[in-house]
Amino acid sequence: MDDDIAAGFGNRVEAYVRQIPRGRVMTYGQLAALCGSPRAARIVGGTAHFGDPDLPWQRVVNKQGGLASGYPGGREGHKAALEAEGLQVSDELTVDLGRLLWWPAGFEPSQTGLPL
DNA sequence: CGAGTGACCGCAA
DNA sequence: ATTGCGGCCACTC
Repeated sequence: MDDDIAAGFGNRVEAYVRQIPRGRVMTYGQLAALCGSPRAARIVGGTAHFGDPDLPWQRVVNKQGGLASGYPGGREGHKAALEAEGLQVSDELTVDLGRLLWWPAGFEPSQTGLPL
């Protein structure tokens, strides 16, 4: 289910990632905070690697808007995947969070302290 | 069952 | 502004 998330941490992360619309991105810390542990951003990455590969992990980026390093194909592969979704990636392998960052309903960026 | 690692983030010096 | 360290959950050895 989408709202009915009653499982482990990684399972909640997958649920949020699965709800990320195309052309939008979310940060690890954000997903971690939504899951109940703003300091457990590492688990988001770990879950991504051991989670369901069918999920759009390519839409998940770090707080800097930069791409991940362990992505299949490297940052360049991640960049290509984002561009393939219609996302705009800079030459520094970064995306404009203030424009492409997406948030689930009932949540505001102020709670995560984003540089908006 | 115990210890270590991991696609990170936040704070302190 | 930059560098270094701790912390959290899940998975693997």
